[in-house]
Amino acid sequence: MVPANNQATILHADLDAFYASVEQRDNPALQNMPMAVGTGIILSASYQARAMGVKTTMNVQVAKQYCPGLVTVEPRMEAYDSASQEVFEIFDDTTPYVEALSIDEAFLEVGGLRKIVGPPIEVAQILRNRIAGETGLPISVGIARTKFLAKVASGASKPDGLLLVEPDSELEFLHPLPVRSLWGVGKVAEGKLLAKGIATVGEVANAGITKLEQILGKSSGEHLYNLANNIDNRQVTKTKRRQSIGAQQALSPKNMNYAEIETLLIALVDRVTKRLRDGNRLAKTVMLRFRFGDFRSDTRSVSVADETDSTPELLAIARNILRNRRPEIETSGLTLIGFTLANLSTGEGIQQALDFTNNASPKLDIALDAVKDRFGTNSIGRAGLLSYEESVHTPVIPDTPD
DNA sequence: TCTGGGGTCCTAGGACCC
DNA sequence: TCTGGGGTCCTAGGACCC
Repeated sequence: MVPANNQATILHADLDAFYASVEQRDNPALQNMPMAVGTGIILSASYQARAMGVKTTMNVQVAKQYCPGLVTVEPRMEAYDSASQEVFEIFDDTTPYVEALSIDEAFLEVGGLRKIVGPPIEVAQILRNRIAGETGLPISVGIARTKFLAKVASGASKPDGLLLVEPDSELEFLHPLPVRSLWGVGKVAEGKLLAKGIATVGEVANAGITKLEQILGKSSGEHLYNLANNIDNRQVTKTKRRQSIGAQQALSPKNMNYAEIETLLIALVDRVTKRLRDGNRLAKTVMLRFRFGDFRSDTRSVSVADETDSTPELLAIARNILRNRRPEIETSGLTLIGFTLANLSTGEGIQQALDFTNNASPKLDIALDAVKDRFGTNSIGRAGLLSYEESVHTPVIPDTPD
């Protein structure tokens, strides 16, 4: 199965407890103590908090029952973005072959560095030292012949670890793992597999492709069959450009009226379209996500003929979508609203000269801050609330043409 | 555990075109 | 005119990942 001269040259580098580590780095008072990022639920918990049983997505109240001294802080997305950039600069400085998986993890192909720097294990150790020294953040690295094994290895080495899976011990490492460690197996697929008596990766490997396709469908079945049988020929490829960008906001006061929700939508649109233009991109599709009072959730999307980065144009579409859901919102209430731009294309050279954001944002921010007091910071976070008259019917925010 | 804020990929039906 | 096959785009929903 393993070609004799094929070597472990893929690194999977994954920052440990990323958001929590950035907070601990930036605030000495938080160091070496159980703390977590998140006000409603836990987004990221320090290892001190994890030791007490605190887990990601756990409700904060529940987390404090496990860990009475737990300190929680509000997320600072900008800080995490900039910390991520620092780390990726070091990745890029290590090898030209960097493939980002998320804000805090990437694959690095380092096979070509053997003669210049050393074998992969040495490259990984240098990388870990540099990241610790230059950014102050702990990172774990897995090394293997395939992407999947490298990723599992970094997970197994956490926290602040380094683990090499030798090519001749791959199956020993892989087959005892629970099915959940397979990429693409979440709660639903896990349930289906367990129902058929398949609990480990080794059992998946032995199940045969036909049976797996029956249980999970053609695409997932084949994918899992290959991973479980250690067939993973995917190369490290340079990161693709982002396919969509968006923002969403959970709504605590469920009695928020329609005008307040529309104001919140405007703030989301403003934020996302600014990111769109900063990235020199154009969008073709506007998507809104709704979660109603009964936790039913769905999406609605609309595409335009000509892609655009214009806030007024994208805002008008978003407001029309929202308007169509008004009756449901008013009967069921809304607990979450999301705004996403998809089908992105490159906007270089066609970027529109728009001063909407520059003109509107300061005013919008001031107004939003003012009404935060009315509902409390925690109710809806930074965006706050603004009355319909204050925001929508003033010249700074263009109205929807009817 | 009654619930965050980002994303990706896959499937499937319908519209529309040739 | 009620009838094929193929391709692409759009929309909606679902599962999954960190």
